[in-house]
Amino acid sequence: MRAPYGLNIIDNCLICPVREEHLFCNLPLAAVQKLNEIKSTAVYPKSTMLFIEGQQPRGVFVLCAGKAKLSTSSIEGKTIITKISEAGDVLGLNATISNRPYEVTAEMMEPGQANFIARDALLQFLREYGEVALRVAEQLSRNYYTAYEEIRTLGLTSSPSEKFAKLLLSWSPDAENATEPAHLKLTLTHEEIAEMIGTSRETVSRLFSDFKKKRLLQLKGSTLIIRNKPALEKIVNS
Amino acid sequence: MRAPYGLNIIDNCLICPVREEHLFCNLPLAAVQKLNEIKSTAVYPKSTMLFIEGQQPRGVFVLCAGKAKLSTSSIEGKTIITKISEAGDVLGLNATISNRPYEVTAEMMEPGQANFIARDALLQFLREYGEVALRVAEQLSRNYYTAYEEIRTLGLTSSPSEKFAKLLLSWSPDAENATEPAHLKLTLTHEEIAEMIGTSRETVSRLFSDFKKKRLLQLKGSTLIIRNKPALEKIVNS
DNA sequence: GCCTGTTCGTGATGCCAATCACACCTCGGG
DNA sequence: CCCGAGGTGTGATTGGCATCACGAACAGGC
Repeated sequence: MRAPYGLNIIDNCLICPVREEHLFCNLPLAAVQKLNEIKSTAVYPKSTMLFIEGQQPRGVFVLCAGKAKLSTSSIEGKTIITKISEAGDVLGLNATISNRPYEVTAEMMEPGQANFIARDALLQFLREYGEVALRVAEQLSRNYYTAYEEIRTLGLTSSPSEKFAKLLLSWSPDAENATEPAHLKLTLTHEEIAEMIGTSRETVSRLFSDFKKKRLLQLKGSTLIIRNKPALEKIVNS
Repeated sequence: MRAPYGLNIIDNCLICPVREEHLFCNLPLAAVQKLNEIKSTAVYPKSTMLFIEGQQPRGVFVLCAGKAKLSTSSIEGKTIITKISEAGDVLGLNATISNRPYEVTAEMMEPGQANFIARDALLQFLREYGEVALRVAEQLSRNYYTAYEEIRTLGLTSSPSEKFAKLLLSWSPDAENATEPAHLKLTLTHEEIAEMIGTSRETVSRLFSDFKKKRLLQLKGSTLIIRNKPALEKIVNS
């Protein structure tokens, strides 16, 4: 870290020139300044609920550091995780824009930091800066696409192994050039993976064994190695 | 029908003062005029595909008359119907705004009429009329909510009977005052219902028999009578 | 009227994954 | 050091639903 030029993480937070897909990046200077006025930054410990499914929307959270899981639950306690959000993601946008209850629960998976922008201030800001409103529309549209992908996974994918393969592929960097298998840190428990693909914990355990046996993947401590991407792709389109 | 004051259906189409939840209603006069310039109206026979999943977005369709079903399919041919659109709905908005392929196929279920607005013209129009862009954002947000509801249904609802009950309730008018059971026309085949709740046609057949036996519903020709809404709600939250 | 194609009802069969149960492992704290 | 809690592996059992396989009912066309 050690942010240069005396910028600390907080100051640096909304401004992320690298990734223009993020909502509040590459905005006109005036807009950025206004944003900095209306935002408030806070640090959240692990397991903090930024907001809970069903609550009236208070505003949006722009995640600066740390990961958060978005989930929704039925009354009987069954839970599905719909997304793992990372730095740069905007949480609660849909609810805030449409003034409907938060549709998910957002829970920090590790300690992190986020900017909060209250609903009223955000709407006022959007009215003031029309081009940002269009950006918001695009972001909502992207969210919609992600949701639709989820629908396809849940509705069209029959077997757990198919969904599991799909998940693994979504984790795997899509670089085609890499000849050697992809390595990545596995931070989720089997339980959480089960909630992502809508199956039981035990089945996830069995899937891991199964895929290991079939040489599709390998586990070294918490490092997951995807050994045979083409085979996984074959399973997905079975 | 017989539109009064010489208005035919086509002229009347974009302007629907009654239902302000529709995207292009209650707009400033100038915007409406502009809309009328850039739209083009056409009549479509039954089974017309307005657009197909995966196509590059050409623009949006504003449905004026007739119903359309939105569906998405896997390569192996399994299909889920995500929505039955009716007059007033805007189809293809997400794809058009974000310039990604249509995420669904839109097929007319009966003969109907729709206004088409090409992508370029729409974007230009939105840039010109900022308040409409905000309306678009709200609409996208609503779409997102619907998608999320679908995710909850697919991911959290275990049994077909639960999903079936949920579907029936979504059809039933939510008026609480009505003491006598709700009547409604059933225009879908069992196959289509199966594709809406992600099960097999046979299971839907069995569900109908089952629910009839349990006095939850009744069928008279193509008229569906929902006899016991509270019981259905109980099944949903089983 | 008949004939063809779609839609619907219902039995028999088999399989896959949820569930229960329990042992084991790993890590961090007192 | 041990202990407890959360996480993991894996067997046995079971039920629910997909699938196959029909035949019946119902359209719509000429």
